[in-house]
Amino acid sequence: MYIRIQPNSETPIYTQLIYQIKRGIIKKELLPGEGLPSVRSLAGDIGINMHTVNKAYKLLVEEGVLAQQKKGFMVNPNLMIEMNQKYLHNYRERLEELLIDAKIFNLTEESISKMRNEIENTLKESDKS
Amino acid sequence: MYIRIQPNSETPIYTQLIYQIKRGIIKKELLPGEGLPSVRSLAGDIGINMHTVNKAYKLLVEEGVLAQQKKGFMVNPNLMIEMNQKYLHNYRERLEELLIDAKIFNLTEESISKMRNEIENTLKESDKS
Amino acid sequence: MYIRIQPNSETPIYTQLIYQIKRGIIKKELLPGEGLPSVRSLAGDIGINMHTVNKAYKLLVEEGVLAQQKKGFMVNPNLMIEMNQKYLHNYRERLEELLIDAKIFNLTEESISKMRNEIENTLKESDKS
Amino acid sequence: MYIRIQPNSETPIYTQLIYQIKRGIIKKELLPGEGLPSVRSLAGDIGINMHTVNKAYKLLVEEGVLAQQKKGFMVNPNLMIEMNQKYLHNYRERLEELLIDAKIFNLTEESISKMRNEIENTLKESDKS
DNA sequence: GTGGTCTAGACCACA
DNA sequence: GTGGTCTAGACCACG
Repeated sequence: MYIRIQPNSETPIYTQLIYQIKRGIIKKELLPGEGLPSVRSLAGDIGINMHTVNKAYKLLVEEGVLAQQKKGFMVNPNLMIEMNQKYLHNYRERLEELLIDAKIFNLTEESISKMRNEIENTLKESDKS
Repeated sequence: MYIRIQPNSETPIYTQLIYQIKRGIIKKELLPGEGLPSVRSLAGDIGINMHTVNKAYKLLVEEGVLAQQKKGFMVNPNLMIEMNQKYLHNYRERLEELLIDAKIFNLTEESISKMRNEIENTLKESDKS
Repeated sequence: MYIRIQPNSETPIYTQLIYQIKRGIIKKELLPGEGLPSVRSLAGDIGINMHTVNKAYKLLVEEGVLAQQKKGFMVNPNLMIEMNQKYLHNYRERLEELLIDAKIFNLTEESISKMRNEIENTLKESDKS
Repeated sequence: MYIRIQPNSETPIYTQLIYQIKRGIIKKELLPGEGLPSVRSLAGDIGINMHTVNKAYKLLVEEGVLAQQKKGFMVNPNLMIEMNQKYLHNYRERLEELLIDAKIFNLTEESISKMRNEIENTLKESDKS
């Protein structure tokens, strides 16, 4: 599983990491129950600080995406997660902002569908992991 | 036009303000070419810092939603705005994150459609502005 | 409100801090809605690192004891907190360990009651805060 | 005597083991003077690391619960143990934390009594050891 | 080996 | 001014 971080992006590194990991899970490059690289090794590999990786992992545990064992983190084996109330509220707000921007900037249904399809193509299971 | 700010929300106040204004434009409570309240008066009315209002206005000008005149700000009279490249990229990222979260948290198409409809209902033109 | 930290204790500093703050709330030295010192100032006052204070505050927010505003932390104004399931389970385990130790070390009911009373005396509202 | 370890619990394995053994003594499944399984065999039986069992045994010796012989460990034949000063201090702190949490989270006397009774029921002597 | 805790210090976002 | 993010590096607990 490849993880690419853009150090100069506006989105915090730990957020980028969170979505890269979720991405890996969706693409089945990371399977339920599978262990993740240790905070230190991953940090070393992608050239960021250990604490940043740790924060991402911890937040994913809080969301229910990862689970923490005595020894390291793993993908939650029971991936039937539900959003909690707070997260759902947040999701709605983000959706609302997208819809507002679409209207203000006259994005057509088609162009949005196109983007959406392009994105979903990148989320498909790859044959070789 | 009513502007409601939640001071203790996680979303920064200037962001909330930006979307409230966009919202007003979509609902035609603010018309193209119409002037906005002065930074100072708006800040006073809704009880927030002057700099915060200023930041929101400036960013809206950057996006092309507002125009800055000699004296004050107005809604861009030519509301055929296109997103610039940077904003479009940002939009795509936000959409991507929503799609990823939907898949990870097993949101159904239905529940998303429902949310979407509810939101769009709040964006309809109101009879009295 | 006085906060005393024992740097060489086995209990982590942030845990000590958490209980000191809860203590302050119980003794009504900290009232619902009241603001807490900034992470940096408190850290400076008691001679520990900012991040340690921050961790304690964050955990207290998670427990529902504190609330976080745009600007700083405050005691949750609606202090009708309930333990969540996980915390309740943890509480039960801690109680179980105490009961087991009491039996193994032949602590009498009286001596426990005595300790308990002594502790509760230190938790009473003080006249001057 | 059954020992059940939850490898993914938050409480360290050696702590769990300590309380399982104390539990066995209270339930008279382990009698004063009785020998304990060897470090190696117990570790093998419950599938944990040898060092972990050893740590638990050593700590129990320190507390006076177990005694170490030439060959192996046994339950202290003189089970009229008293807590040493350090342990008593620790006990008091743990009690204090429980009392503080009970007040902060509005636990009723009843619910605590209920928990307490449930726990004590699990500590009764069983007919067959 | 793993994560947890703590420190010191930097720069940024927000109001 | 506030907290948020990120870094670098140390020592400890656990298994």
